[in-house]
Amino acid sequence: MDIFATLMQEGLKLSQSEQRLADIVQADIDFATNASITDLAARAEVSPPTVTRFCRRLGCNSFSDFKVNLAKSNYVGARYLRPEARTSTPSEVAEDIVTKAQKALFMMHEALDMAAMEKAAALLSGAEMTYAFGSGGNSSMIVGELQNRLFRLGCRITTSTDHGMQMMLASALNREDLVIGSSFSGRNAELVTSFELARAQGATTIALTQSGSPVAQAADLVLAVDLPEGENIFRPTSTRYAMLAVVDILANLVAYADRTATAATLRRIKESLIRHRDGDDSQLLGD
Amino acid sequence: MDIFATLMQEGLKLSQSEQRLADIVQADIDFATNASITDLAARAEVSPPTVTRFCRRLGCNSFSDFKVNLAKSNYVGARYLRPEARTSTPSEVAEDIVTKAQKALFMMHEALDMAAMEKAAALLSGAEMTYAFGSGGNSSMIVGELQNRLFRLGCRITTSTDHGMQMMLASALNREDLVIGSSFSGRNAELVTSFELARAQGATTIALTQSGSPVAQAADLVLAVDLPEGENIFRPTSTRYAMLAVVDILANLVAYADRTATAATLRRIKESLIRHRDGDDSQLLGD
DNA sequence: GAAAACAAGAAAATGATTTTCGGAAATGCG
DNA sequence: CGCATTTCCGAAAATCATTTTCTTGTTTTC
Repeated sequence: MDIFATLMQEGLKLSQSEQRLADIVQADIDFATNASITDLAARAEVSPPTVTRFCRRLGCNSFSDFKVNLAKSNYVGARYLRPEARTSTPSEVAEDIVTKAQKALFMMHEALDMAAMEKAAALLSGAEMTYAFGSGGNSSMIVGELQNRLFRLGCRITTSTDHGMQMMLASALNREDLVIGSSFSGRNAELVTSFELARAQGATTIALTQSGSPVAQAADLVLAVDLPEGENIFRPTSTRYAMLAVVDILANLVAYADRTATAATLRRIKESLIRHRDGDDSQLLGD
Repeated sequence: MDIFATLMQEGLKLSQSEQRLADIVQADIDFATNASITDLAARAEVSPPTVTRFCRRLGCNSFSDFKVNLAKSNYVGARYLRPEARTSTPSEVAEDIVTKAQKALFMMHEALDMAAMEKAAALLSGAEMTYAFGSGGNSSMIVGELQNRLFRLGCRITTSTDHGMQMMLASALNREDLVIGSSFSGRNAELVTSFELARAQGATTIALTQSGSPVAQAADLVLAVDLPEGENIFRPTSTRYAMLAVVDILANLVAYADRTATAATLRRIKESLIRHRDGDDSQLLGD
């Protein structure tokens, strides 16, 4: 349970005093995690019992339970979640980019369907061969990253960013193959065609896209990333961070799906790292 | 302060009872973060005062301070170091990835040298031709993104991920050309060679890398991304987010550097977006 | 072998947290 | 509008966790 996320939820029924507490906690999480119940009560000008009741309302058993959950809670991006400032000076530009990236990550994480992710990881680790399809600069980056993460885990995987090639590949699949397609907008018509061809061959299809979109509807399994578009015409920019994180999570889940293979992989990575640290840099592990 | 990391440190001087406590905490962090001092003391078969002393030794003021720090501590990632430990749950994996990405963005932003960024943006918008060099999965992703962002802004830019090709390209540069090279580790020896060749031709070189590293030292201008390596053997994973954000910021600064060109570009992008929204999806803008 | 330093528990003291309870305010209902 | 019900919230008391102090036993050091 992420207390900070709970606090930011709309429609949380709180009384006046509790709302005051919520505001104070959100404004200064460091204070809230370290303060005693009396300190916190004093700052909100309420009584300690009210603080206890507030914690209970948020689903915690006690005040200390609340503090632990708050400390665990993912608030690194807290100050980035609020306003979308107008950007003019260079440092405002930097802040804006970072803000939007943090927001994208946060919102993706909130809405992520872990059951679907686990299913996808199982499919990936069980597939004979995986084909990652995506076009345009952003989705091709994502499929590239899919390959970059998954080949290390022993997955047989190739990518294609070319619609024509995607269709040819899809037509040649068999039942044990897997197609994972990325589309930021969900309206990549050729990807839909490729999915249809793949399914006709009995292969399984996973879509990394907006839920409800044509691409999503054409796939067997959907990993939905629905981020509000906002007014920013550069929208895909920040969505990339969320997509990238989905890829990373997926890769980690695949790693865990097969323990024995993973242990070996981890050892190999560790060895590579040591070798790399020792100064032989001609082949960098993660450059 | 990361309590879990502190606990795993070698050479931490602990008495017998304290070591027993340390073992119990490491073995079951969830228990330790939620238990009361008496529960923890009982499980370790020591007295509560011993627990308090243990917390003090680890640098905490009190037991509750210890619990908060333990909860904050990033122990999901620490488990990768001990593959024999019980595996994390899928949602812990997701949380860890997102947290690390946000942390990487945060730290990059804190340390970002805006003067260097502005200088780089000026160089990029003034260059006749830009060559983006990087190798290995991660840096090639970054140079790909550089191209993806910058070509839209009217920059003439190409990328190369091939060391041999990079050297040939570098040898053929002239004074108005620009090389921007990415290396996560900063120890890509071939990139250093390419930089030297480029500078011999009178071209300007920008390094997107760790400060103080060989690659950084070989460049005219350094965009430093120094993230602590920490305990994570998968380190490059989260650094990618920071690098990506640097690319985005750079691209935005380039866009601002030449307002008139930017205005035109923005209008064109907007038009594409509208066309795209109207349903003609064959050429997606940002997919 | 004696003094010093350290380790660790018992008991007491402290103080933080929760429960109980009652009054005040808000809301629902005839 | 008036009465009943619910909700809100603080004061005080009760409880409980935590820390401090003190003591004893053990180890280390000279």
